Amino acid sequence: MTKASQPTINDVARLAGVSKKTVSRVINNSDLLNEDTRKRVEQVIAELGYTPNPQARALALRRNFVIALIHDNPNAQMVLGVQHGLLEVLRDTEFELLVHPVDRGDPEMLGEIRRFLERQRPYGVMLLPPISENDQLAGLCASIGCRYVRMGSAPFDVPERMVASNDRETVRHAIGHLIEAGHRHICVIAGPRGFRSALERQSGYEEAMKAAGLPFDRTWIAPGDYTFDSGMRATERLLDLSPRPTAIFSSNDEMAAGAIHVARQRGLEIPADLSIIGFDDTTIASHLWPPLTTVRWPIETMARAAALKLIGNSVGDEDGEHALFLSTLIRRASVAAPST
Amino acid sequence: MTKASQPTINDVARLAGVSKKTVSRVINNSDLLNEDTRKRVEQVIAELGYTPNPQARALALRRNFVIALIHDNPNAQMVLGVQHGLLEVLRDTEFELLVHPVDRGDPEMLGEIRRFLERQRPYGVMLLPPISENDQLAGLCASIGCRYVRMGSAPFDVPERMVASNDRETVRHAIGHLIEAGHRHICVIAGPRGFRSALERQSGYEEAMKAAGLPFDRTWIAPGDYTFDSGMRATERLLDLSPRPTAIFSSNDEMAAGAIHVARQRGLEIPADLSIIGFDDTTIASHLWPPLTTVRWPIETMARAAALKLIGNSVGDEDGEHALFLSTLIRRASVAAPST
DNA sequence: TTGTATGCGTTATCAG
DNA sequence: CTGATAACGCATACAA
Repeated sequence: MTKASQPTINDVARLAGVSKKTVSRVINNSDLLNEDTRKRVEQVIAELGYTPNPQARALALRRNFVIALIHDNPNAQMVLGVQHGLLEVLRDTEFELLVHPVDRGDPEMLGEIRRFLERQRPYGVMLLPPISENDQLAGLCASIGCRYVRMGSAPFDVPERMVASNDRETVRHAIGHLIEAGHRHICVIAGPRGFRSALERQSGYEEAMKAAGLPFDRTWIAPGDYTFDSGMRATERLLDLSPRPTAIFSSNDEMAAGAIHVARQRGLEIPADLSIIGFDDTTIASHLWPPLTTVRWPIETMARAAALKLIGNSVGDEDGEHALFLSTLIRRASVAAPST
Repeated sequence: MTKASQPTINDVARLAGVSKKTVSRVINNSDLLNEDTRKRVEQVIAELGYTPNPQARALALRRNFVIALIHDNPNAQMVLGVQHGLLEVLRDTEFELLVHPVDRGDPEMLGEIRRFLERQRPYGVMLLPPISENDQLAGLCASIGCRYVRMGSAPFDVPERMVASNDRETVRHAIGHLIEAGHRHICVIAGPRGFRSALERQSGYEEAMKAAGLPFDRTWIAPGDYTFDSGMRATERLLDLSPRPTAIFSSNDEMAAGAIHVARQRGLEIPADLSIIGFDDTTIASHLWPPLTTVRWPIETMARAAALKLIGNSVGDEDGEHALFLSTLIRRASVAAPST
């Protein structure tokens, strides 16, 4: 009579000659436990290859051992980077990763997410930008009693619920790089209105220009929406300026690719006639011609940090300090000194 | 005394004046049910906004209402496309999506997956290429009693467990396109050994060349591993051939990007001096300069079909026919007639 | 430090 | 057709 199914806590208890509760204590690392019995139980657990049934635990604890990833981010590489970072931490735990993309345009979105959270009762949820900037969503999680961590381009929640990069400062550096190369007429392709990342990156540009005493006006800031096409349109506008800018900072790589496209259509050489810097360091950046100088931010590292906060293994965050994750400028071939 | 938590099956039973089991029958669409009682129970369910607790169902049924996505695919866009396709179908159901990336290089992989499946007991699993080609993995799922669907470049399982594209035929068309444009010296950058997709695509090339009566030899087929760098290396080799090929078919876009890179480094104009066709139609294809002619295959459509097979809503598959998903050649600017 | 009784929300068994 | 009762596997209160 071989047992076809998985061993349960009862099997362990019986073989170890203890009660279920004692086994339960061992599993949950209760500190009021005789070392001997703990060893004995652990021995049996190892022999049996016993693993607690997550569904049963979820039922008893009214809490599912999953982390939910809620996002509306169109950048596949970012989303997958986050998934990998999260799973790297979750891999050695009892947690699994549930993905739940949402549609920001849907008026029912919050209600839909509420139902999702009430049904699944995830242990924690990870909020990706741009939806992570939605305070109503954060409030919803809080009201349901679901812990969450938000990811963003700047801190907009308390440290234990936030992993943030420092886009503004990073862009200041990037613009500084252009200025050092001799550029004075530097334009920017901005991100969509209402996106914190767009705001931060544009602010970084403005601060850098002001700090260097360089003049600029509204026409130097072309609106974009993070898409390739919008990057092309913005670049058309910028290259129609006279005098023509010698450098463009694009708020993401996708739009930078559009900028390169337009420049090439106009017969401009990059970087000889126009320097370009992007943001994100998606794969396209290195595959473009010329390879794009861009800003790389530590997606997976941030996701790992977020996972640790979610499952509560993080230490040292209690002091209320925001740990900003620093980005780096990846220098490739799309920047040179202005030719004139 | 308001109930803070969700209504349960007991609440429904009490208010409807029936037993739990009857409510359960309603939920599970049992056919042995009086229409009146069914209506009454459904009424109460609607009033209460009751939803069955998935954790409790999972425990009782020994089966979790989730679909697991197991993959080792490095292409973020593909993986996310599949996730979206899957979720489009799952959205209106009780199912959730669990993601479980694996590492093909890990000798413990199968054991790890087995533990995952035994713990989570997913309702079904979706296997992405290239790991989907692993028959041991499929066997493992089967032995555990977990239904699965494999995704691939050609059928290698029974229809109800397979969604397949038709890479070979698609590549034949692509090569035909080059031949029609006047190319005779067409080389190919192959995918990694042991990958079914690589084999299918290479076979498509060979078949097309033979069908057109065009000679080719081993040196025209350069090995690659689907990475940008390998695409560069392969192209170096191919462009060292004399006479030089006038066209290159790359087994994926990433390597095609590498090919464009190398061509450009050598001062070759595309498509004037060299025509290039890729495969996958990832975003990079349209963002490259020149925009890449490539093959687009219906990832999301295939994922939707897979989801339907997994949750058993599919009809008409019982006849044992493989429904192949057709890819289309996206004609952009990287192909022209040979200049000489 | 350990064990007993009970509950978590659902489904299955087997009577009525 | 319907309902009482027992699983499902684990955790918590309360004793011992």
